[in-house]
Amino acid sequence: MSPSTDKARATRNRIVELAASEFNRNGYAGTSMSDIMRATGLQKGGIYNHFRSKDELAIAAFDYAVGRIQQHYSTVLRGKRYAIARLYALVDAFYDDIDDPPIQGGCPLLNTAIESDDTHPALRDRARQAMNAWRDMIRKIVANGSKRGEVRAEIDAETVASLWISLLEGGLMMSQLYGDRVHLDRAKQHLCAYIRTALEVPD
Amino acid sequence: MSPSTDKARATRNRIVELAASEFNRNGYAGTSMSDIMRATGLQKGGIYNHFRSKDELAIAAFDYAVGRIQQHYSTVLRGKRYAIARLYALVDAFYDDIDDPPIQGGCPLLNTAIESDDTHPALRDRARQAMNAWRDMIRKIVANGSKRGEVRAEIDAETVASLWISLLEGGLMMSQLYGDRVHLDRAKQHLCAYIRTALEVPD
DNA sequence: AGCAAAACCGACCGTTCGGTCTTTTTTAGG
DNA sequence: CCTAAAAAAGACCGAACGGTCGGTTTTGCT
Repeated sequence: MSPSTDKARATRNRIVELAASEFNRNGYAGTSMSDIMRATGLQKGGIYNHFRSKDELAIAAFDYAVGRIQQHYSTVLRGKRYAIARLYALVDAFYDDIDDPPIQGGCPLLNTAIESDDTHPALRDRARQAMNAWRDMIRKIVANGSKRGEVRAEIDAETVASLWISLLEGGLMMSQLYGDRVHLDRAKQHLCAYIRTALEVPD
Repeated sequence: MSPSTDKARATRNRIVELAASEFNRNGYAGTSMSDIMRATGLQKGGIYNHFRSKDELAIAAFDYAVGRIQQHYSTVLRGKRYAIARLYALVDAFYDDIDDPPIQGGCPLLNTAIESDDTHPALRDRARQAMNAWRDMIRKIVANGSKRGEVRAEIDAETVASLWISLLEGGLMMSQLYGDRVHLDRAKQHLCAYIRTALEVPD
């Protein structure tokens, strides 16, 4: 299903971007092809020329959303070498995404993890992969920091990654439910205190 | 839509229970009335005799699920008077629900919060109410503990409630995504350590 | 300019959706 | 046992679903 012309590629990308937004807002089951037709301004044929099925489009849209996020985080980390600084940058970036999200409708990983875990194996596997990448990112920062003496040696990087993601995603869920960033803010403050008191080596 | 006979009431309850399970597994948009017909063994007329619409059934099912959970927690707390003991009991209860959940498909609050926040105002409002009740529960335990000198005076009960729910729901999401309780276990251990080192008054 | 290929349109398909309504069955009370 | 009311059945409805396909427009290349 790879497009031939540049214009076609642009159209395909546009479909994926807009579909990602629709799927992220309304969920996979909650988004119809008609919704995507309306969002893109294309007719059925225009969309199905680029994708074999709603499923294929949904997966492409999820991959796009994850790519955007990963790119966003890699930008945030650029130039920051010290583990503690990198961790602070990550938690700040996640918090700031409430106002200016890479993709609307909340975190695609959270949304997809919740919706797909019992219903859509293909999407669930993608969500697992994306979550693995996120965990690895944190794990490596902590592990490297530990190796370089910036993070306490007894800290388990895997555990930090688990807690990190759990707390932020949970806080985001609460903040989205209430339309009030205070919950995510508390998660952020707790994480910052955790970095300061549990991870960072005392001077 | 209140039933007239005892048998009708039993049938209605059966529909609500089974529908709650379906909705919790597949989401609101992902569950069709046909799914509920199959689950209950009833035909259209048998279901629509008790509920005016899919929406009304979904709300009844959510209320039922929330009721089950609240009842479960109130049982867990029965007899425990000291704030710290109550908190430990709550975190244990949440963790144990992975193996033996009050309702299948994960936490209805989490699932409903994620799916409904952009799409279904009525369900979202119910989710907010239920979340308020849960927050109140933790907040009151901490506040009372603070008043009685069992919890440090400088602790903000609201913040504890936020962190508590964020961490546990986030950990549950991770554990469900991977089918591995280790993530929720880490959340639990962190919460326990938090209770011990930050909440409990040192002796 | 002309032409083939690709992009896009939109009518159409069978199916399933949520929901209605008439009919049949079951139930409870006298 | 009879009857009236409630419960359940299931045929039926229009709309929307995901998806197909022949026709039309646009594109890139020579």
